[in-house]
Amino acid sequence: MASIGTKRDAKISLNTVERLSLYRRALEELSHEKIQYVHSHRLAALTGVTPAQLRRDLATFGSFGNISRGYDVRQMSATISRIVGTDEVQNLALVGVGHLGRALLSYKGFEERGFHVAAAFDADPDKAGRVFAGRRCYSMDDLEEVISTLNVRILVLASHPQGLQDAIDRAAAAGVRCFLNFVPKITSVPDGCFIEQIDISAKLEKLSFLSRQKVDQVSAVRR
Amino acid sequence: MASIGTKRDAKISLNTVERLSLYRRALEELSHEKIQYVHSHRLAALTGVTPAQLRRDLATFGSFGNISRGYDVRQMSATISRIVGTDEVQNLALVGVGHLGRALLSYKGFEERGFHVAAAFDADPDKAGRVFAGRRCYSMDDLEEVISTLNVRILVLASHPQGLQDAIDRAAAAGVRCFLNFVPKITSVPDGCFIEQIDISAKLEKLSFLSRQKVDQVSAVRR
DNA sequence: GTCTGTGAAGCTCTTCACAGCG
DNA sequence: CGCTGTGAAGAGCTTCACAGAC
Repeated sequence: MASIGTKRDAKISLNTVERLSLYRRALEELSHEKIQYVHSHRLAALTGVTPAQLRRDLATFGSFGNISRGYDVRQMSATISRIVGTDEVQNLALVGVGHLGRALLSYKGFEERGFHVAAAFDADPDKAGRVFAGRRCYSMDDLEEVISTLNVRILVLASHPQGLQDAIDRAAAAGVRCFLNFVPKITSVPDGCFIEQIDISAKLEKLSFLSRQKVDQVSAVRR
Repeated sequence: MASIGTKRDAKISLNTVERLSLYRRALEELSHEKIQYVHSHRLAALTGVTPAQLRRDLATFGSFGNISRGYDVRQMSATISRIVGTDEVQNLALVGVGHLGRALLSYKGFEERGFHVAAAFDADPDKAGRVFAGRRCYSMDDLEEVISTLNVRILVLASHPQGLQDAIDRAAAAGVRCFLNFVPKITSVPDGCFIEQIDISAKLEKLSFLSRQKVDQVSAVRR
């Protein structure tokens, strides 16, 4: 019991990993309210999952709870950091310094969660060399070199669709394995790499669909 | 065969609905390339799903395909619009005209997909009355009235965490049932309402987790 | 032969329900 | 009593594999 890592033989569900982020957000809010311990019931209600699911998720990684006090808020938050690998700061780089890219450069949430936006790139020669929100914008020509020098682990994509796949391929060749893509364009990544899509229109379409359905015609409505 | 709507008794999986957006994005790219028909194999490869899954998803809504020519690209795209309800333009409103809010106001993808950002709100009195990216910014005091007047169906949340829940509750009372939330804050919506979260940090944490795992320790890696 | 649409099987995820602890 | 952690059951999702169409 009280193990820290994963159980040796268990596969980990990505659904579980996604919920860990949700739990941690709630834990941080509880921590700000100076709450030290929380039961599965309360944390589940805050995050919109069932208590059983919360306990099952945590059980994937061992025992977290103290039976009658519940879970230690700060300790569980720290454990989630270790599990997802954000207990040490990771360098990000951004491709595309348009409206969205600049908004991302101004976003303070990255640092709070252990991510540092270390560099930005843009294909527009007029932007290269300028500074946006305190970050130097590099030419795309410098992509490989800057990635290596700064040890960039994750590339955030917010450029025009043109050249997107090329940026991915070059970054992957330079050692980047993870991509966070805001650009609504079909892409592919090499084996061993991961790409997460943030597709605003897709989310809106999902909402549009949901708003037209009777509740009992839809399965798996979360939250 | 060739039915347009859903099969009367079938429940629809939200996973399927999310993939419909993916399929449509690929169909639009094929359409731009003047391709008229596509087989499940090719469309599946473009979107990173299995051909069986694609056919199963489509089968939820009836028959789409012509056996040896495959699927009619433009017709299938139009059918997906009807299914998700974006065949008619829907009005959105935005709460929060900070960096992210302004980036969203400049984003052209909404109109292409049948959404119109009809109004913006901000709690900052200095912003109320000003115009951002061609849209008038209203005071939060006008929330209910503007929502009713413009028949806003979906509210996009990009404000500060303070006042977020209040904005949701007031909008819901004024008839908004769908929310797209960019703000990293625990929220809740009344019964019958839906909220979709866009949590950039959660996506990064997922990538961070994935990059540290051996492939065989993770289940359900999509794409 | 190749294609779609689909019953059936296999797999994963969620929920139930309770043993064991405090 | 109420709590966590977990085996077992249930529900849902994906894949297989093939009938029927071309």
